Amino acid sequence: MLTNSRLVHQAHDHGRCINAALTRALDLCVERKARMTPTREAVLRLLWQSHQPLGAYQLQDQLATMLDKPIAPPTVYRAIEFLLQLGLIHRIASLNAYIGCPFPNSDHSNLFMICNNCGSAAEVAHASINDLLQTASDKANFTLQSQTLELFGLCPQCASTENESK
Amino acid sequence: MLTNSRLVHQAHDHGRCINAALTRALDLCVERKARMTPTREAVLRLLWQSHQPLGAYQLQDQLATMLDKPIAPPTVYRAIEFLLQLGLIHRIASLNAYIGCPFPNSDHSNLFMICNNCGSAAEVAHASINDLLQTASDKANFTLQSQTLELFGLCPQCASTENESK
DNA sequence: AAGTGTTACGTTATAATATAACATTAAAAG
DNA sequence: CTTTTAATGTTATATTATAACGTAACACTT
Ligand SMILES: [Zn+2]
Ligand SMILES: [Zn+2]
Ligand SMILES: [Zn+2]
Ligand SMILES: [Zn+2]
Repeated sequence: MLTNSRLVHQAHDHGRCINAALTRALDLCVERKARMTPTREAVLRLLWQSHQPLGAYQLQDQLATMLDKPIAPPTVYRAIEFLLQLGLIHRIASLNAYIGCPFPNSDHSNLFMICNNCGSAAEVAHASINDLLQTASDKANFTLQSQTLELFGLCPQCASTENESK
Repeated sequence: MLTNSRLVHQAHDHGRCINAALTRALDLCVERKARMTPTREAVLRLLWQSHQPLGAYQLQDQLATMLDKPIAPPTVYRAIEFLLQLGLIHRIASLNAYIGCPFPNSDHSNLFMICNNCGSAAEVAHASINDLLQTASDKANFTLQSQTLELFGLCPQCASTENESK
């Protein structure tokens, strides 16, 4: 079970997360002969500002501030599209929001654990869950191609805070 | 593993599906002292017209035709909201669409198998997947509250058609 | 360096999904 | 019957996402 859950839910040197993500991104661009332009890098940075998914229009606002010029929606969505294609970010369907992928090299039938309180989202690659989903699909004669798995609840931090306040 | 997968993906007496759904809905309304108004019933019927999820604005169009008068979005969303509350329908987050629930009495941490070709969506209650998700959550100290599980691929029918055409 | 094709970006408009706010009507309760 | 509550109608608007078309930057050939 590969996960960034501990990093997401605990204090940590987040600068490292960002740097690691950018390095991986640049490497991947070289490998795929894709171009990491300033806008794309800015969006990726913004999505790595925290471990909470951001909506496209939040990105738009922050991007406009960051680049100090007005940014139109297509600019944001183009960068998102590019980063999604490369597998550097994910879309969280139930939130209409986007988040950086902590392990863009894995095979990516991952799930997210999303905190209803603080909004943080941890990504989890869980082989046996995937196996089970595959088995269930096989049994139903369903040809599995992709999946959206989003768990909602309370992250460790928020859960313990809730308990205190009782 | 409780599922309507066979019904969804095969020819069947769909009138039965509709009638059964309506009966269950009326029963549930009595039980919960909720009111099944004409608009709500119409929306539920529309969502049971097929085993494919419908968007809110598709519902709006069809509802307007069905009731032969203009229908505004809030009317549709109110009916959706009501039916969601009662657990009679589900929202498919990755499609922004809604579908009737074939077993509104189960405990409802279900998953969907959605055909990328024909759009049909089968609902599956799979205890061992839920157990595994619960275990994974526990391990991560994540307090699981709800989940969105949407599998995409090819339904049995569409998969075999694809094979033929090769 | 100049030409050429490709990729990314800018700009405007609009589509698609969803909700807020307030007025009106219908139903249930007393 | 009247009071209260629940449901619906109506208008406007918020939020998310894309279409269409023009321009600029880049990269490759000659
Ligand atoms: Zn971090
Ligand atoms: Zn939290
Ligand atoms: Zn049916
Ligand atoms: Zn199909």
